Amino acid sequence: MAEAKKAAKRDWGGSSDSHDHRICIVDALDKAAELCSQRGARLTQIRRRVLELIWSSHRPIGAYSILEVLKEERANAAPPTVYRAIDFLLEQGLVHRIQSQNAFIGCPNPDPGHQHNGMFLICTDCGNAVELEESKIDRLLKSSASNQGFVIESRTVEAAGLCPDCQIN
Amino acid sequence: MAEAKKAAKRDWGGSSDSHDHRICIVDALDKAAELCSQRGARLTQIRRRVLELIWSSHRPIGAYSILEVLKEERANAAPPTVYRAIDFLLEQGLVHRIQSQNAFIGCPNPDPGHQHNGMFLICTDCGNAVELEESKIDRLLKSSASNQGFVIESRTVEAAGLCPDCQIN
DNA sequence: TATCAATTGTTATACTATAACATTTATGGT
DNA sequence: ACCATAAATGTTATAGTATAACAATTGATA
Repeated sequence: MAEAKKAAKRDWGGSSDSHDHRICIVDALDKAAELCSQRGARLTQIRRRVLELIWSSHRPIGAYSILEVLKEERANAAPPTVYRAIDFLLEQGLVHRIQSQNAFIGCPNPDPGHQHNGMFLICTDCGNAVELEESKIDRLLKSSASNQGFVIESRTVEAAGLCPDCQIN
Repeated sequence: MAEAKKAAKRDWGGSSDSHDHRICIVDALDKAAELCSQRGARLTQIRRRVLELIWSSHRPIGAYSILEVLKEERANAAPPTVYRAIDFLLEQGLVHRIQSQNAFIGCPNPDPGHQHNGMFLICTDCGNAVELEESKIDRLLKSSASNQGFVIESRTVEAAGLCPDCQIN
């Protein structure tokens, strides 16, 4: 029954058994293709592949981890190969940088603001991260800054802790 | 009248002419000494000096900038020298790490929670950073996470934008 | 003062990111 | 189709951030 515990895990970050992550990936790639097409931005093979690798899990992934995989497919992949792709994906709002980990994660909702800054809950145990959509926090932060005469242009919110799955175990 | 503009600057982050930053430094060092003494933690010469260098401005400072200065005083200062001191200061809640800059800044209010996580407004122009005290945002973030079953243990909030001084110029 | 733990010294190296210039590939105008 | 141009990628080197591992020293305590 060693599998029972695993199977009992809820589908939080998306790594659990109860969700077919391939669908996440396909959805993300489709959406990305559509957005880039609309914008006249070129989602090249490399960029698309890097996006796919970033979406390969719900855990933030580092540039050099991406590079490791990419190297098996393109002998001449090098750091700039990856970082350029990431820069493009960041510009298009297709991925987010997780500052606290020097890593990257796919944006599940890239359309709306384009270039919105994410807010993340990151599990210290399983590593999964989910993006919060809390305009209230944003507004509060903005007004709070405004009280000091400060105008916010971008922001980073990253919370570390335990996801529901990992609280159980 | 080149000085007029400078003098007109408000005292936002603390780098402006209208505040004697030496007082910030002395206050911070005094408070640190007291806290460490209470806790039985040893604020050694190196640690104290690193804290002083971090407090030398209201801009986050990088480990290697600290090292540069430290080297002039201790020929054998090396990266571990600085990082160990920083680790200690972080543990004691005397400084914060600014994730978006791989840099460090003094905590102006180290007593209360000890190890509280800061929220910062960072000016993209002058580089000054101030710490927000907004328990409302914290509560909102906690409850927002709680809605997803997530328990927050620590968090990072960093907002970039323009401080009042730099909006004028 | 002998002992043990904490701190610092020292060397080496891992990890993250970008600079700079060469080459190739895609695109639009003719 | 062909060329000129810009965009993307290849390639090499290096800058910047952080830690591992072990030795030597210092400080607290019995």
